[in-house]
Amino acid sequence: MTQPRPAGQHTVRRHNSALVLAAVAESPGISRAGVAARTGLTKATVSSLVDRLIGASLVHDAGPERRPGPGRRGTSLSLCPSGPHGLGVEIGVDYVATCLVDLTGRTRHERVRPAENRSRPVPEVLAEVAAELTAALGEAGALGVAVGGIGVAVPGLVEASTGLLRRAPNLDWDDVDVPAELRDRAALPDVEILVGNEANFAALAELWAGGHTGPRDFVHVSGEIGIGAGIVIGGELFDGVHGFGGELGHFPVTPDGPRCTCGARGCLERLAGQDVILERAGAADLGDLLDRLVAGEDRAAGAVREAGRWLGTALSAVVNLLDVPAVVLGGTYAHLHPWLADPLRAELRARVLGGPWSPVEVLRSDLGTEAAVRGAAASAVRTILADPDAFMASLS
Amino acid sequence: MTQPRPAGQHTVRRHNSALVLAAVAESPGISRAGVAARTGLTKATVSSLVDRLIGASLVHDAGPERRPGPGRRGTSLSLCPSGPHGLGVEIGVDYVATCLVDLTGRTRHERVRPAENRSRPVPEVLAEVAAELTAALGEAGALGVAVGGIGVAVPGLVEASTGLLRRAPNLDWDDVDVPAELRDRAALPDVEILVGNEANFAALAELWAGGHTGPRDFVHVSGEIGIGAGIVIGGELFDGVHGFGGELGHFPVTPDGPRCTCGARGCLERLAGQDVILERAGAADLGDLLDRLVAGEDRAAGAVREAGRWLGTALSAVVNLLDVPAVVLGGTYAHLHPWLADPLRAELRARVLGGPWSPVEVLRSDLGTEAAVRGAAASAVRTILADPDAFMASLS
DNA sequence: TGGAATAGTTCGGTCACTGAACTTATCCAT
DNA sequence: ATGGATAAGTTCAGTGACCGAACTATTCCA
Repeated sequence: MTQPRPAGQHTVRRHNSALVLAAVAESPGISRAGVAARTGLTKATVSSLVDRLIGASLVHDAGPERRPGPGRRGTSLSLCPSGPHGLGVEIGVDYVATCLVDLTGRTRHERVRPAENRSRPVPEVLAEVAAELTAALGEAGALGVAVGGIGVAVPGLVEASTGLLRRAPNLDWDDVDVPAELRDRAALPDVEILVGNEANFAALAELWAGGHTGPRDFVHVSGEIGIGAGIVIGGELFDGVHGFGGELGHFPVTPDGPRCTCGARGCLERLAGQDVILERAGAADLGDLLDRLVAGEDRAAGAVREAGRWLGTALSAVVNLLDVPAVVLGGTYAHLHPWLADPLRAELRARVLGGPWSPVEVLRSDLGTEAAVRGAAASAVRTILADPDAFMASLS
Repeated sequence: MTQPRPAGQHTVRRHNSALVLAAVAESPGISRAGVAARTGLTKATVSSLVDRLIGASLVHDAGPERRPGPGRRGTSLSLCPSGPHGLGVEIGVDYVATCLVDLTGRTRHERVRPAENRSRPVPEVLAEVAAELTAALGEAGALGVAVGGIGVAVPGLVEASTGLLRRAPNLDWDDVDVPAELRDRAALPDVEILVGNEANFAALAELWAGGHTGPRDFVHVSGEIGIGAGIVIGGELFDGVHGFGGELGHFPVTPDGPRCTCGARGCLERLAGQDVILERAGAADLGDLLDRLVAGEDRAAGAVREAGRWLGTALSAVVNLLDVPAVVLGGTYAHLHPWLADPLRAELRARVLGGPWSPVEVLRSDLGTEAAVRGAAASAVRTILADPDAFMASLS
């Protein structure tokens, strides 16, 4: 049970600072008066809070706004482009990616280095990841910006309470304390290090992509080596009690299906995973598969349709359970969307109980494979945006 | 998106009032000084807040506490037994139940009236429910207590945003605004009326039963006419975006199973529901089945084992998705627990990925069929406990 | 019987928000 | 050009809620 905390005036300021910052983030170019109207705070309070945020270089005052009509012009406020940046790292199975984003979520730097991380000694891989981190920190120095937080995406189960990477099947890692190991190997600034599942970070990247217009409740499914899912509800990641939530790859979709590496039978991964689709379609790789689909090859289309049905079966259960109104296809599935969406939708229509009152949308992600790193980096800055007072306190 | 609200001093008081009340609720007989130590607030603040809570008859001052050692004795604080009560109503398929609970959750009055509500005219049923409500209100009057909130449990999908009962399959009701209809037919006090799914309320009752010792994260599964599930995470009900969450009965557990009333195939309800178990076991009713199980009849044990395996398959997916550490069996399943738990556990062990680090517990609910009404009534008082300032404001 | 320990109250101080008055800046009609 | 209307932003006294320290009240025990 989380320790309940007493509230005081500082709590109020904390809350309102975040409120003001969120208003600025959601409508860049807004004036202090606009923020006051949006948040319900008085102009006096907003002025005071904005001044503090500007002092911490979280908000930027871009001079008078342009607006028709009478009256004095307000000053345009926006998130400070030179404010603290978020640094993301992804330890993939065959690559290490780093990425630097500013407060608005814009990518300032990105780098993907191929690396065969699978079943290599853990310290060796971590040393290389640390080197990438150091390089990215140098990049931040060259841009003249501070790093306010670090996010690390890993392909495995991360325990939320401890931050421990419990198990990464495709790396064959067990119980690695990633933040501690990285701190040992690189001179990292004294900022928070978030570790999380790669699929969850990808879902968050999807949430934050394209401003504030997208859905705030969805399941993001990405088919890469395994099948990863990230659940976003109310604009927040839902990852369960330990942080192990969102596992969809081993969803028991048919009891007498093929045996899976996890020991069980009929896991979704064995019926709708990328490898299986390619095999059924007789395609060499994803590019080949897409060519065959475009050419209208029956076998390819059939393979994708079948995967769509299995995926739909699993997702209908997810929707019935969580009552999420949208499914976003990412990774490999994003490419297959045109052929995958219809059978998926059909299955959802047939099985979702709440369907008649709120049909489930099947959307396609525009983000590529960089989704996870970007999500990791963006998570770091979102931590600051969500609680600017904590960040400001850490400055002194 | 919920409108963000500015915080002020009143917000602080609100938060701290709830904090203090929660401390009193969790350790009855605690003194003001104890509350201060527990919450981190100063004695001065606690005194002021407690006085207000006593004024609203939410807290009761039971005189000096008994304790060995030197020093002045504190005064025992506890939730006021004569404070506002919660009134619960359950519109079942073949009964209407009402129940009155005090702030501590203790049942003060309970009544179950058999009624054939299935496919009878909706207004007729509602009129009878309203009559039951009026009777329960009279009971509250006789006890000399006020009703501070009403909870209504229904066997169907309730839309959280509107409070509308969208669809109750076993009643064959569609789009009924239950609170409005009840207000039209009975003289209800001006208090909030919560409408919710019966399985969800049962899960909440389970959460609140037995003090504060039970798990705060679990899936509550009850097998009655259908299969209902309620998900509790972090001590709160998780019911999804629209409130349709927690539907487990139509979990697609095998693609080529028997056809279900919902139109799909292989729904859990058709493989592990009460009717199916009885039929497979060749038992006339639940009592008969239990007799056969106790007698060690193979056919009965086999039927329950099979249901356990199907249930385990579905629940393993739930656990992988939501990462909940416990499954609580309620309703019919509670009675079958001794025979059901082992196959269920085996299935979970085989399929839950996070299992090795946090094995899933399979528990048994001690509550009977009254779980849902009690949960509904308790929800009403919990609303008050969760935000006592709102309740106090409504008094004036 | 007085000292130590603990519970609860009183009261001045601090901090963050509010509301109203005020200053600054812009448009527009005269 | 000029004054009135309009709007943005600032200043400042006022309010409310918590904190801390001093104080009172009660109990045990040597």
